Amino acid sequence: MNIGAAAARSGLPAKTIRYYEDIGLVVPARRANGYRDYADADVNRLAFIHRARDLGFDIESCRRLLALYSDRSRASADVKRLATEHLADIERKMRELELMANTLRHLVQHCRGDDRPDCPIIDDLATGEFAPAPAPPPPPSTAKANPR
Amino acid sequence: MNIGAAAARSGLPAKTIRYYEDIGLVVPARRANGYRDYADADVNRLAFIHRARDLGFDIESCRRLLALYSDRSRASADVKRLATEHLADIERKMRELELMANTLRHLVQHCRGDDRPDCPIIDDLATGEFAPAPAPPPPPSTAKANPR
DNA sequence: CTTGACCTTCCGGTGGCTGGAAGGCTTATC
DNA sequence: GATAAGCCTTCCAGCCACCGGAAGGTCAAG
Repeated sequence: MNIGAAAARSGLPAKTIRYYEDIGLVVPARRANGYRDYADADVNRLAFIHRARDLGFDIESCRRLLALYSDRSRASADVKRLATEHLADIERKMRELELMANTLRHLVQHCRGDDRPDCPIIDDLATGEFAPAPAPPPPPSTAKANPR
Repeated sequence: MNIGAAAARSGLPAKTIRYYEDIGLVVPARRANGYRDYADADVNRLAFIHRARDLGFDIESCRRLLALYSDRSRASADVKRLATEHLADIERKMRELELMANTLRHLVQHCRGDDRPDCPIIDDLATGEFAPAPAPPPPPSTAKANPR
């Protein structure tokens, strides 16, 4: 099967499949004319990688997973360890993103977003500490405070 | 101030500071001997970028934020828009990671992780659909089932 | 005068592709 | 047989945000 067909079946772009050959992940046979010739097993490996990548595994982990995939005497413990470590990585990244998101939400909430320059977001970036929009001063005795 | 001092004050590695000059983010003066000479304002800009990067802004956004930082007639709405878009990006990434994490947790939970090859994680990667570990068959009439 | 701590530029590599150029092969149509 | 379209090939370059290291210049102290 030509690379185009392998691409269609695995869901990967042909470019990516060539790259995977370059780095030795899936190396197909070659025909007399130099064209790559993918067997069904190759396409299975490609689709396997595709799904592993979609789950966020990096190429090195894909390589290990592939090795386990074709090792009929594997211990599922090895697979589980890979997956568990990767899960921990993802959870760490999520916590990092959550910290960023919390700070950003906080800053965005306090920025008036009008045509004036005062901006707690810029202030925070400039000073390293959150500088809130000045709280509207306690209204004078009249109830009609802060007309803006 | 030499680049080493600017690095210490901004918290950025000298290498990174040189890179920021390369891409035109913070371009210091030069002394007669060719050494970079950072003014306080430069260091402020570097620290500003440092914090923006820590919040996950990419370099292009940092460039825009820096422009707004030094634009005294900026509209805070422009800053807020940048931050809001970035926040949305982060939240999108978090959702992606959460999907991965959910799948991985599910798979990991169902993998026995012993020395045998049966593994729902590998099965899922191979077939694209979750293949749970076969539920332990209903125990035979004796109560002493599954001694392992 | 030498040592060591700075500083300079330049080149190459990271991960995981993606785009494009320049050219060969195959198949269909005129 | 010519030609065009649509495959395929290799190779080179670029993306992002740096980091490491080599080769060499500069400066202050002992």
